[in-house]
Amino acid sequence: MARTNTRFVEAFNEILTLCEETGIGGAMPSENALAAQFDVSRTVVRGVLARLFDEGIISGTGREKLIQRLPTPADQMQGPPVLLTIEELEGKFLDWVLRMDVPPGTVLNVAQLAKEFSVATHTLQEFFSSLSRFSIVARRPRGGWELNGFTPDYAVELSDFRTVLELNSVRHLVELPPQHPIWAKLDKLEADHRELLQRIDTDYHDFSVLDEAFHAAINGVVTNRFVKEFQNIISLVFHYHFQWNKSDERTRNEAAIHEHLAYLDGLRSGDMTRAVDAARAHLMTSKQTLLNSLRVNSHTG
Amino acid sequence: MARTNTRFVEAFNEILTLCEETGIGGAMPSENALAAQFDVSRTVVRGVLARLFDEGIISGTGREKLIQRLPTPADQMQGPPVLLTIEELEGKFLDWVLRMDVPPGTVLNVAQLAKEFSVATHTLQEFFSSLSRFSIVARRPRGGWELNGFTPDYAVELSDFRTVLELNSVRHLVELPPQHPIWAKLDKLEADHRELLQRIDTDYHDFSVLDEAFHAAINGVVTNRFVKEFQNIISLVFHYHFQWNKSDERTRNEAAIHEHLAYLDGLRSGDMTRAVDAARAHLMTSKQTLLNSLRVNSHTG
DNA sequence: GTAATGTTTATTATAATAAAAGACACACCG
DNA sequence: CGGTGTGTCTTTTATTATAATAAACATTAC
Repeated sequence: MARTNTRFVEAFNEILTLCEETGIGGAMPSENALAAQFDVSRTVVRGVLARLFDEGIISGTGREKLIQRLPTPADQMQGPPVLLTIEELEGKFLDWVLRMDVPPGTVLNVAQLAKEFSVATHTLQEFFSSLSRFSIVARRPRGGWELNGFTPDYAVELSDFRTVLELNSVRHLVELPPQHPIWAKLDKLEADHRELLQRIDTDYHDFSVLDEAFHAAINGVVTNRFVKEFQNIISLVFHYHFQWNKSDERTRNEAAIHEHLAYLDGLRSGDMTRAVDAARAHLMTSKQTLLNSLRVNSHTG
Repeated sequence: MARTNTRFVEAFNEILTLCEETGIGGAMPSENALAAQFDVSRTVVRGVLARLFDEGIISGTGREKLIQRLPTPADQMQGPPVLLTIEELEGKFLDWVLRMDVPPGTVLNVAQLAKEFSVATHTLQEFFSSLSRFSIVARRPRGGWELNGFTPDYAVELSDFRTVLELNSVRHLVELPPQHPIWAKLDKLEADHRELLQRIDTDYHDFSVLDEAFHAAINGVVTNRFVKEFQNIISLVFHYHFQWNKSDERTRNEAAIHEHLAYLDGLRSGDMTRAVDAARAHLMTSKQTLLNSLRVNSHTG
């Protein structure tokens, strides 16, 4: 029970290596020096030293700690299995929902999912709590969680919200001065798009990465933490959905490239109305694609 | 240890009342009936019945459970102190931050705060995790939480984001047909504003409520869960800040009423440009007020 | 007097656990 | 025998107790 001793085990093994390098008869550095070197607290260092003494690897307690024998591989400690952190969980969870095609309304079993994802139940709880801000999951009346899931309603609202944010970015972008780095970035993106168009027959799958880079570039001109936070969740959802909607992928992607090129022309025209219209057109298509992808995977038909 | 038996205690006391109403010699309903009536599981009901039997209030076990004696006030059970739920925490936390003037960068002590707010530490953790999506708090490298707080940067970005969302609402609103209920709502709001203007000298404090209703009405025309979620956090932050910025309150509020009236005129003019400009003007003032309120309370001067 | 070690305290992350919900199977009664 | 009720057991959650860690403070050695 209580927290894992991963830090202790890692520090122990590292200090074991240090003992080996120093050699028999060598003196151990001070506790403070060790703590600083391995980025752990002195408490951990003292724990390691105590164990080294017990194992007969170092002698003396206090200031004079000399190495008595070289450590053997058997002295290495085996740590507990490393759990994922909450940050690493996001992709895994969305992937699970889409890959397993978990229907909206499903009750999420925290204990079981925690095992499946190899995280602490506690981590999963926190993660759900933060996801509940985006209505992807919801708390059930007396404990537990439920997947709200990606209903068509959800897709429409997410796309609409994305459109609001991206049109705002576009309005900012158009007014940027010619020396702003965004213009060079857009030129590079156009080249990449045209290049992919050349080899679209075989490499249409590469579009997904380009799409993300394209939208990230446009939205990158707005430096706002709320926009960025949402951008994260939006690109996550779109990314995973596209990964699972294989129908018409080639045609879809080729069409999207052409839309992106028109979008780029619009941005560079300096004409606000033209830019916004091109953006709106592309975002509308994206919304339709997301909706279609839901329909393909849907349970109700 | 383990979860509180609040539900058991409440069910017990309610069923005690039922015993009293039924009277000596009366028969208890079935376990299922009791569970349904008091909205608890059969497990709880069985626990209650067992205790009633132990106390000698009912006789027999199984199908025939008769009331033996009337319960006395001493039979009532005393439940554990009720903890707040995560939903009730939001306001309390923001209130604490602003009232105590907690500076950005403060390390938040989960154990201590949990006591202060009378919630489980676990609940506070989840709450922080969900707040971290809005960058109000951040996870520290090796456990623990830190208040990012309401720096001027934060205020600027929050206000800008609010502006993006509200201008989007305005663009929708202007295009709504005359029979849409929003127009009646706006008429009512105008009347309320004019009425408050009459008694502004004494009741300037009432503006805060009106302000929230005003913006809620405008943003209410967009039915989007993401917009709504953000609206919540935005109005929370603005609400608490205004509550603590007492300087010039009367003048500020009177000026804001006039801006609201101009905003209303803009909305009803049917002229998109005029409506958007009026909205933008008011939102800009709001942003300045929020920034000033930060400056007044700031530590650095 | 400085740098090291020894001691104590505070705080977090996790495992253990009581409460609650719910599933299953059998018993009773018309 | 069908339906209602109870006994038993399993599953799952919310909370607490606790080991691991960090960090502050006190003491000793050179």
